[in-house]
Amino acid sequence: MEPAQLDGVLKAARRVNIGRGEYLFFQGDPADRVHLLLEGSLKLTQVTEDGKQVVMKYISPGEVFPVLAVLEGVVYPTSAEAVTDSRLMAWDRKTMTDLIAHHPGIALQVLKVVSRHVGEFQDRLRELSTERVERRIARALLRLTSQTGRKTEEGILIDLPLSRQDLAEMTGTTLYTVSRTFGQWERQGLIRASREKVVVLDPHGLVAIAEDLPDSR
Amino acid sequence: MEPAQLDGVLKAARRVNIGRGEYLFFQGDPADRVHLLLEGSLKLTQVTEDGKQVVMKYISPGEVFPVLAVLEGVVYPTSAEAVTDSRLMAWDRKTMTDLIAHHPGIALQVLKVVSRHVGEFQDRLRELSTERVERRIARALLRLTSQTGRKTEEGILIDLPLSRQDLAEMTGTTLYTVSRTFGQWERQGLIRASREKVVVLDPHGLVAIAEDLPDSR
DNA sequence: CGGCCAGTTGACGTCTTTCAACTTTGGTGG
DNA sequence: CCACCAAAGTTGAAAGACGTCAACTGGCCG
Repeated sequence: MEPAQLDGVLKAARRVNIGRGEYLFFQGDPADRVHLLLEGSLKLTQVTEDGKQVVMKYISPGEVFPVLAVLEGVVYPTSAEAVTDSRLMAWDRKTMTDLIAHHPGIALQVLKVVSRHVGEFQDRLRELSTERVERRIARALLRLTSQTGRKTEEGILIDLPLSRQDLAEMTGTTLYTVSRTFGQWERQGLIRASREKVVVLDPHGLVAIAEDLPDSR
Repeated sequence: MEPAQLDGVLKAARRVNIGRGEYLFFQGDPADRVHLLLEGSLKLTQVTEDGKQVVMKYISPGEVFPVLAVLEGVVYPTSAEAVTDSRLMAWDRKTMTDLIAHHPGIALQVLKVVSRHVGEFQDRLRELSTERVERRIARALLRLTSQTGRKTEEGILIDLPLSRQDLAEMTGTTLYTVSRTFGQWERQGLIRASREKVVVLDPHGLVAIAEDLPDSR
């Protein structure tokens, strides 16, 4: 895409800032905007009829979501909550569909993004179907370290406020089980966890749990 | 799209027939073809490292899959097995990308298909995270009846060879639990099950289980 | 008619959830 | 700056859902 066009695209965007704990949109709202996260982090969640929450995805800077909002007549399938103060750009649906109509390359890019999501969902579906809780938690942590991990002298800090409850909602378990698992891992020196904060001390050890390697435990 | 163009698209397709139990492609193969199922039914499965199988999706006539094969350099994330004799059309990747490049409308259609998949996966993820086995099996059966159900004088026949094992791989449980659940439901007159065959006698009763309605049980 | 594959069922174990009581942490306002 | 409060986290005990294993049954196809 030429610079002039790109410029137009950027001009068509609206800037949005939201603070921690605020919602960008709610599950069930008409899906009329696509967003690009510039800075911060968001959590996409679904609520079941009986009130249980499920975390579908964490969004990191650079990600575009939710792609399905380019389609007419759909509603957001999840709510989007800022877990840290965030800056975003937003395009409305018409702008996006026009863009796709004029630039077939964009369509393929969008498809690429969506395909990656499908792949992630399939992975998680397989995990939930076949794996024990401990291993699912290990995988979730590893995913978070690669997405939002920040290296510190002590280990890899997951750079988000992350409660036991959050982890539980990501892995299909309860905050109690996450707490117990963390306790065990701390005793083994794999992680250091405190209030809404997790530092991974031994990523390899977590991988061993996630993959059930024959070693070291 | 004009008839002449449509004709061209159809001509570009290859016809494929495969018999029950045969595989159209395997997990890990380079993903270079997109298919449209004309007749029959397919099962998309993933195998975990330790050999457990997970059913990702059943394909019914009219469905296009797997859409991600329009992207370059990817592999099929699942294997595709014919559960009944099937007829298909197949396009190779280049043909599809050319099509998308010339007809932006197609891109949106494709996106629509993928979005529906994402929605389904999210639903299943939520179910696996929050619901008990019995309810998941009920939901899976209901999905199958609406997809491949055939009305008979007795009830709604799921028009596929469907073993307890298949259901277990769809719902993240074991064939034993499915067998026990079926036994209970048969005693309640909700279904009639025999070897690889299921007839739903009382869909409403299954919905009551799936949604946990306060009534009737 | 024999073997094979799908299905059934009981016994048992264990992973997880649930509930309740309690402790810790961090932010806020006096 | 400190005390207090709400939210987050911990932990024990008990129950329950489900998986695992093994033995057995029954229908079908060759």
